[in-house]
Amino acid sequence: MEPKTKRRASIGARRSPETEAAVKAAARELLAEKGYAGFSIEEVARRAGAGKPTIYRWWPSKADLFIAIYGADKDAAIPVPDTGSLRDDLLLYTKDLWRFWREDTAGRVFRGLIAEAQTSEGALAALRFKFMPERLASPRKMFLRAAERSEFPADEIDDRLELWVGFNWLHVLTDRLSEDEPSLPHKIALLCR
Amino acid sequence: MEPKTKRRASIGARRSPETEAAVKAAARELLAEKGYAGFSIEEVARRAGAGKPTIYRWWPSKADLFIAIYGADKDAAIPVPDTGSLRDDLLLYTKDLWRFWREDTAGRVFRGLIAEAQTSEGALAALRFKFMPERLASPRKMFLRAAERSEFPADEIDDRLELWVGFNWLHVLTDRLSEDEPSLPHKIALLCR
DNA sequence: GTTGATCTAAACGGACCGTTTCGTTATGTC
DNA sequence: GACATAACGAAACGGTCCGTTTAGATCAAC
Repeated sequence: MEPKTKRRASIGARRSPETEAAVKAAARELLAEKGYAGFSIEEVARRAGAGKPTIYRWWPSKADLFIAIYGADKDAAIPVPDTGSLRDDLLLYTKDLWRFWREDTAGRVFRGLIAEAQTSEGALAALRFKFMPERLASPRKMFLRAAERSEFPADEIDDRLELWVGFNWLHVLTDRLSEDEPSLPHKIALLCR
Repeated sequence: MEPKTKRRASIGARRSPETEAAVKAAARELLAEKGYAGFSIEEVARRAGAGKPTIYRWWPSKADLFIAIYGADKDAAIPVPDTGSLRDDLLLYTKDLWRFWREDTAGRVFRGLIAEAQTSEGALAALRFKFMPERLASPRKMFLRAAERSEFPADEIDDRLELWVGFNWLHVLTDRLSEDEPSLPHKIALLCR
């Protein structure tokens, strides 16, 4: 089950990139295999062949580790379309997002982060003030452009964005991310009135 | 800290209402005090002066206990308005709902249930197929009546309802339920176009 | 009376938590 | 070249909670 890398000794008074990579990889793998339920720092350490203190040194909370492995992949994996219509942009982007959540470990990471935020103040703060603003920057562009095209008033940008976000959260948290969710186009259309 | 009821012996071959009440009360109390983070079956049993096996007998999972203590209070606490306008109905209902989530233990219970659903298949199923349909019956009436008044086509009822639900989830999960959330009327209005 | 389901208490093995201690290893500085 | 510094993994700490099992006591129904 575990490739059990040979021991990585310290490389001196600096952080070991190998260890960092091994921990992130083990965390991803573990999440992919067992989901958030079977996720523990203990097990991550075992698989990574790392010491728990090492993990706690660099990722003081589970939320930090989650955020780290969610990574910048999302922006890379999901292009922000610009078709000239918010409706079409949103449909494309949302389908890509759902695919990303389905196929990558990302969906599980994200669900875990939200769950964690319900039990930990620190995780909630990280979610609200770090993770969300960063991750919403991309999709926000679509709404911004639509407002510039006068599809709706500029002061509605963030309200519409949040409605779209809530809609996505609802689906990911209830594990309804199927490819051909029939209501998707309708709901998207509603957000573009 | 614990009133420590005197031991409740078995009352024979039927479920003890006293025990049931004591467990629910202890669970509410514990959630109110410590939130979902500090919630454990162990502690509930301690406070209720009940045996853990008794709790596991009647509430096989945490989710079951959550659902039981969320109870029918919501329908009692939150009237479904009928002003003749979806916009006004939704605004009133949403404000009441947020107040309910803020003031009662309910908000914490709900957040706990959603978090639990991310780690447990059973909890997710309970949330999707039992809790949500039951709890959404009331607010759905507002959308239904609006469609009957031809405020929008009848086939949009559930899509609009879900957008509203997602919006509420987003706020409760990020702990943004303040009385005077300025964006609330705007977002509600958007849902009524 | 007997049967049977319920109750609490107590203890079980197991999993994690987050921390501390320890000996090792390499870096950067003097 | 010597040395403080900092990161590394292993092991163990005390603690909490899980879900289950065993046991003895209670009471209702038959």
